[in-house]
Amino acid sequence: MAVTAAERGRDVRRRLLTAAAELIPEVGWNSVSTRLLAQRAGVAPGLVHYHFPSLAVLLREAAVGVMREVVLATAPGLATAETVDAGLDLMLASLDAYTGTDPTSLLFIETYLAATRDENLRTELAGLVEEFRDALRSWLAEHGQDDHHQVAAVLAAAIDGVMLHRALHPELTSPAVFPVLRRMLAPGTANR
Amino acid sequence: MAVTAAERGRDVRRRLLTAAAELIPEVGWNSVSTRLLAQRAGVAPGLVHYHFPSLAVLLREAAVGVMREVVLATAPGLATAETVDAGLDLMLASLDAYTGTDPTSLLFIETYLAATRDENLRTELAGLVEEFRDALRSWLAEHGQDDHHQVAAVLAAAIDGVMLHRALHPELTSPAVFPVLRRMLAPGTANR
DNA sequence: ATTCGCCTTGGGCGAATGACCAATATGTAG
DNA sequence: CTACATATTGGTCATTCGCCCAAGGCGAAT
Repeated sequence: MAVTAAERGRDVRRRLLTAAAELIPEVGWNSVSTRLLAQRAGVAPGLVHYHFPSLAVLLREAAVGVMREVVLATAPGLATAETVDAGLDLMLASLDAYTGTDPTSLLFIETYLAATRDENLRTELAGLVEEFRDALRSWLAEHGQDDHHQVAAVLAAAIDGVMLHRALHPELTSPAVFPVLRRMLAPGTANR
Repeated sequence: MAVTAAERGRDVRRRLLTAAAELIPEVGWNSVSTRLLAQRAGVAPGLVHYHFPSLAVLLREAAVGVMREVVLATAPGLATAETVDAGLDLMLASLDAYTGTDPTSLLFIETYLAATRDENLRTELAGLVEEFRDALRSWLAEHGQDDHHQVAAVLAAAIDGVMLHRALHPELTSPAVFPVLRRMLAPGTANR
C-alpha cells in the first residue's frame, strides 16, 4: 500500500476531469453540476471544491485538455503526408470519426459556445486554434501553397463548420467534402 | 380603445418572443428563465406559461424565427448577382456584420448547440440549413457550377465555421476569406 | 506514540429554477 | 344587466444549484 494521500488526491482530481469530459457532451456544459460530477467520478460532492477553485475552472481544464489531445493527434500525420491529397484525405478521414453527435463533436461545440461567455476559455481556445492552423500552414507550405496563411485559417474554419453541419445533415461526409475543399488548395502533384 | 383582449394577448406573445431573442445571446440559452423573460418583456411572470406550453417551445420559436429572417434576407441578393464573384462578395459582406460576438452570431451558435439536445429544434434547424443550401445551389447553377450540390453544402458549412472561428480570431474577415473560398467555385467570368 | 499535513466526508446555506394555480380584471355576447 | 371567455396577476411548490465548512481519516515524519 504505497499509495500516499497525495497520490490518491491526484487520482481523484484526474477522475473528476475525466467525468467532466464525459458529462459535458452528455448533459451540456451548463448542466454539469458539482453533485453530478462527483457521482460520476465516484467521490464525495465536497471534493470538487477542494481540488478546484470553482466549477468553471474544472470544466475549462477538462474541455481544453481533451481538445488539445484531439488536435495534437492529427498534426504528426499531416507533417508526414507525401502529397496534398494524402494530407487532406487524412484530415477528412479523421474528421469522419466525428459525426456531429458523438461525444467528441459535442464537446467541441459546447466548448466553442462556452468560450463566448468565458474570457479565459476564449483565450485558451484561440491558442488551440492557432496551434491547429500552424500545423496546417507548415503542411501547406511544404507542398508549395503560396497563401498558406489564409488557406490554413479558412480550412480550419471550414472543418469546424462541417462538423457543426454534420450534426444536422449526416450525409456531409468526406467523399462529399473532399473534391470541394481540394480546390481551395494548390494543384499539387495529382488530382484524385 | 378598440384594443381587444385578444389583440393585447397577441402583443404580449410577440413581446415575449422578442425578449427571448434578445436574452438568448445575452445570457445564454440555458440561463433564460421565465422570470428574466417576463421582466424584459415587461409582463408578469405567469404569462410565459399562459402563452406557451413550456419555456423550451418559446425559445425554439424565437430563435428559429430570427434565424429564418437572417437567412431569407440573404437569398434574394444572391439570386440577382450578376457574377459568381459578385455573389460571393455579397455573402461575405453580409457575413462581416456578424463578428462572432454580436447578438446575431451568438444566437446562431446558441441555437446550433441547443439543437443537439432538442430533437424538434434539430429538425427545424436542418430545414433552415436546407433552405440556405437551396439558395446557394440555384445561384451556383446559374453560373455554370457543375457540382453545385456538394459545393453549396460545403460553402454553407464553411460560412458557419468562419462565423464560429471569428469569435476567437476577429481578423478572419471577408478580404482574407474571399480568395480562398473563391477557388472552391467555378471559374466564372473574372478573377477579382 | 504523537504530531503534522493532506485528503475526505456529508450536511447546510441562501438563491434561483420551471411549472402551476386560485383569484382578478377586462372586454364580448346574449 | 347578466353570463362568459380570455388575459393577467402575484404568489407557492418542490427541486436544484454553487459554494462552504466543521469534523474525521490516515499515512509520513519525528
